[in-house]
Amino acid sequence: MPKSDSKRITLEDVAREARVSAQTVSRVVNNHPYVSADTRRRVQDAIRKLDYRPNRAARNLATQRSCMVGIISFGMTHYGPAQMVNHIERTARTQGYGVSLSTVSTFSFDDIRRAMDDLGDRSVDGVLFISPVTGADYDDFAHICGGVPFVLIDTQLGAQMPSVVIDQRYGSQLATRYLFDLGHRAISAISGPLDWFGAQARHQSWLDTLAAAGIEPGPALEGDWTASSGYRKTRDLIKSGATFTALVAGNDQMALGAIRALREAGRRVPEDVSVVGFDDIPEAAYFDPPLTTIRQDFAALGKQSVEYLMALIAQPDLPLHQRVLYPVFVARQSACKVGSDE
Amino acid sequence: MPKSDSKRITLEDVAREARVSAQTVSRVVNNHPYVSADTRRRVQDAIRKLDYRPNRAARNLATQRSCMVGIISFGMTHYGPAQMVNHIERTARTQGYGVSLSTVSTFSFDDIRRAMDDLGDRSVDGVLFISPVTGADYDDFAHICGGVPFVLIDTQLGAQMPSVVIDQRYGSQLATRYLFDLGHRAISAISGPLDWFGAQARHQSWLDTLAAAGIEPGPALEGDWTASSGYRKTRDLIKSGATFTALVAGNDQMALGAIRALREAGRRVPEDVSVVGFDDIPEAAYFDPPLTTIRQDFAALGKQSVEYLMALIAQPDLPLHQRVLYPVFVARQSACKVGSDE
DNA sequence: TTGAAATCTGCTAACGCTAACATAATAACA
DNA sequence: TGTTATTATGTTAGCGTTAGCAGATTTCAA
Repeated sequence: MPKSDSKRITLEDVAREARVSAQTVSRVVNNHPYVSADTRRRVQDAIRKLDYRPNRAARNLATQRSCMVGIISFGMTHYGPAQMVNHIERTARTQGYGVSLSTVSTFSFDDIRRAMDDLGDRSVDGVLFISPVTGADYDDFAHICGGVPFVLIDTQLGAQMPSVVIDQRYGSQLATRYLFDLGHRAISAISGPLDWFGAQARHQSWLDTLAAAGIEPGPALEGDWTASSGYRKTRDLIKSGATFTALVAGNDQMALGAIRALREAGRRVPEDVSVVGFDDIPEAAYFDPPLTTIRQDFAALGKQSVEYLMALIAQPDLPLHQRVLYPVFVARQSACKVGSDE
Repeated sequence: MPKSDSKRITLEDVAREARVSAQTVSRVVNNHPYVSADTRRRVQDAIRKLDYRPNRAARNLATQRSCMVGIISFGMTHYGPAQMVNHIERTARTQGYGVSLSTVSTFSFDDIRRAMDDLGDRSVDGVLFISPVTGADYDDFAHICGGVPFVLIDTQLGAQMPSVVIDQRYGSQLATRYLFDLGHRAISAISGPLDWFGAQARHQSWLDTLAAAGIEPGPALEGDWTASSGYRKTRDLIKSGATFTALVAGNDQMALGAIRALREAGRRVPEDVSVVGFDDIPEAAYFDPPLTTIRQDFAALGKQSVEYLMALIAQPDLPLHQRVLYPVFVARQSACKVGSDE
């Protein structure tokens, strides 16, 4: 079998085959009214017969739109971004939009600009940023997007940006207060990388919640979201002589690493140390012990950001705002009353 | 600040500003030789001044290429696909290619065809399938791709397809033989969904390896890759009265679920039951006990498939072949000698 | 019957870019 | 000094599609 048909079939070819004008074929392809049933059928037959497929580039050029949204994301090694990309793609698809992906590996604005250029300026109708950059405001984004509507995901709460965020402060409050209510007063933390807004917000809220409760925050260290870092940092914490009866991990993976480090140091979880994570990854319920955590609805985050972006594309003058989603507390067995020995 | 500049800047605008022809601007943009240093600088200044960005659609139309590769994948809820998409994007980017994503949720060929249509025929220069479909041969794929080169990832070993695969049979052999060598003779399995080639291959090889060793395979059940299914199926296995001293799980997540189910049934891991997983996800080393598993190099899989696809794009008549990668065995603590009680 | 509205189809001109050729200026060689 | 390469720029003609207008035909009401 030949692997390429050498000649691409165009509207013109179909038109000749169906004995109509190219314009009429275009009408059929685009479901315009004002095409007689008979003609429509003839054209459709010709399309099928010749295996015609419209040329996107030509259509994009003529219509000035691409029906593509771009995603600029921090890789997909992390659970959250991968989940979001997944749901964004699905949602966009149902709205007739395709998805073009570009990942960045640093937080530098230059890198993001490069990603945007790679995305092919003007080749996307809108852009979604899954990129918790620091030190950039609306105008910065607007400039690199060059007039293309954009929505930021999981960025600074309260920022004057078109964005969809999860209220991380609230989530962290939930976690910390839960531990407090269980009687814990020596609460340490392994945060995510603090140049991520999410990590930063969770950490700050942890500090604030403790302050509000009138207790000193325990020693805290910064991880990088991986189980490995959770393990290493917790070991460091223990080695440094820190005493704590509860630990808030920046995400579930780090919580897993932390639990292992605690075990190795002879501390039982949750009897000696209670551990709380963030995200509620599908595996969290099967950790040992099943992890108490703060669930983030990444699916909703992805879905809503696409919907918002679509609205912005359809109506660029829409007033910008921030949509806020709230995480929910999931109690399992990795945290218990301080001093419990059941 | 205005959010859109209403008028898009074209080559013509830049040409006027720099007092050269549009063609010369095009030459500068595309780094053609034969542009004097002086002119080049003048054009670049004009580009910067006007914040000109080339129109992809127009370029695609004129050059007949898009510098985009499509990925058709089974979502990214699973670790493997997400990893691959990640590395594919990175590799493609370094070669000057962008990535367009389309996911499918069923194995039906129609669904894949739809995904391909969504990808925008002719709007990608090549396609990567992360889609272990059953019952489709080269011609089927060639047809829906309509002359666009494609590479299949993680498909049937030995199939006459342009593809990059991991030798799952070998990996499964490694796992099973390891358990056998530890003295296990009652070995059960929780496989992945058997309509996935990978799962099927691992499962079949498990059967074959046991047969070769002259022992009966223990009872086996089919999961869906999730920890939850690993848990449920293992519980079913136990409830059904199956006795086994070792369990091969289709991936690490299911191994995690299995371990939890075993614990709840009062069986220790690995003293009573040894467990082996597949993939070596980053968390596996921090499971309790750290998981013995078969590492899949998804990064290499992604990278190689892109490289192969690029070669195919550059030279469509390249003889088709299958690249095979081999998994490696990673010994940790979830499996030990049968009857050990240390 | 007559005009007006509705329905159907075709023509022409973009959309913004690049390939290919044509031209002009400069350098290189015998 | 002419002949040929080399470098630098402009001109023309598409790439395959859709928008917008212009006819042509049919339907409907007065």
